[in-house]
Amino acid sequence: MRKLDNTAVGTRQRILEVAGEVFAETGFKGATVREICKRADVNVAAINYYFGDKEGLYVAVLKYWKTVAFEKYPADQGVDEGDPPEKRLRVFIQSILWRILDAGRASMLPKLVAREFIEPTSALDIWVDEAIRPMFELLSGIVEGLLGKGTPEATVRMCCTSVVGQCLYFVYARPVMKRLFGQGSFEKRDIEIIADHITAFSLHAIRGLAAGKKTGKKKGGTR
Amino acid sequence: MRKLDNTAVGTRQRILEVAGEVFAETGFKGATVREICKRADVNVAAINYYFGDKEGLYVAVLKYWKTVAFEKYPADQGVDEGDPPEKRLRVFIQSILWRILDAGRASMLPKLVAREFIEPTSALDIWVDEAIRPMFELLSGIVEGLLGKGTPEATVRMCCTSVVGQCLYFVYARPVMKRLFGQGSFEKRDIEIIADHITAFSLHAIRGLAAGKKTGKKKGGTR
DNA sequence: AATGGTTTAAAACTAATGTTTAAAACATGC
DNA sequence: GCATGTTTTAAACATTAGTTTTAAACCATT
Repeated sequence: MRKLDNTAVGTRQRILEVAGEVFAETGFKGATVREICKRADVNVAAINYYFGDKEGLYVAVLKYWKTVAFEKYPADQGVDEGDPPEKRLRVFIQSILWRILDAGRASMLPKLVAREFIEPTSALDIWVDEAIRPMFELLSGIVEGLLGKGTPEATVRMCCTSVVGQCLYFVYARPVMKRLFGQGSFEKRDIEIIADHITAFSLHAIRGLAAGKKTGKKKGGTR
Repeated sequence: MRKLDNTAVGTRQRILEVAGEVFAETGFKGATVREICKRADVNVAAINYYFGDKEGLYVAVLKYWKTVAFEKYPADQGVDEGDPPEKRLRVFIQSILWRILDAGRASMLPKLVAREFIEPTSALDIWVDEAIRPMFELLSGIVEGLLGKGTPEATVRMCCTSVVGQCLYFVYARPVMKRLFGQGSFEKRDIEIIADHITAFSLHAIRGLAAGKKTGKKKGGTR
């Protein structure tokens, strides 16, 4: 069996690096400590030695990759309070898409989090508090800026879910898109096109809702 | 151990009924045949007897519940080709939300499919061909009717993903919403409000994009 | 170089899970 | 009512996976 340069990076971290991929590919139950250890080229006992048990490893993995991802893409990146909400929305959408579609070192993280969405563990609470809630409040501010001050909170919230929903669709729908359109991965250029679209789509929508409200219309469309 | 009325409904179907829930809750790997059999109140050997093996049961479960769901909510329900696209869009969105958020007998199906999105099996191919593609083509027609005939296919496709993304957000984001807003389930009335919002949001967006295109503007917002 | 704490290694252990077996129970047609 | 095919049952089997154990290897400190 091929021996990687084990001295270059510690055993503990090597496990964290590969465990993220394995958990993302096959889920917590599906992942085996033997597979993880084989890929990390360490002894099977290493996981219990460093993390107590498999579950301890799992939470360590999520913590580890969250740190990595947020160092690369800070939540407030490039956002200037003074910028007009239109630009801030564009930056917000762009940064979400980057995090989701970037095929870098942390490319398995969205999949890990998506699994948490479906089958939550204690890790989701942390993720919501430290990652999602701040993002949501940032977006709420932007959307409120577009809708106008006195807008009901429910309306703001709905618009936020509309924006985020459009973005997240590209995480879990990738296998579907591959089967539907033949496109399963996204280049840098693709991501910009998508960001442009979602921004334009959402801006028209939000402005339309704001205008409809001012003129006293109750609903934007049919019924 | 309590004995349900086993004669009322056949062993095979009783397994299909409960297996859907178990697979949805814990995934294919996480689900154990013993747990399924216990809930169905049948012998452990029944699964191998009727479905060959665990995997055979899994594909049978997806096929079974797909049939059930599509009998309850046909893809073309209430859609009239002659209706204006605004109304058709509203009906389309409503029907997707019903399927996703309905807490009826097939309420575990969205979760099952969401798991397929993350970790596809052969069942996803079938699901895409028989459920998603027809829906997508239906939606494409509606969106094209709103955008105008000569609209590039890429634009139509993007708008479709925007609409669907908003809807599907309510499937997998439910645990997040529970933690974020305290709301984890949706009543009939909630679903209508959501459908109203997504319809209004999307109509403003699509009309805005159509208008922007006519007047020669290239992008809807910033940059 | 000896010592003491830390890390790694191979093997064994235990519990669980999917599957098979073989017999019993049941149902059906003649 | 018996014979035949089908279904159900309990037990056993084989494999796998998480964990533990025990000893060896390693490494810094004195």
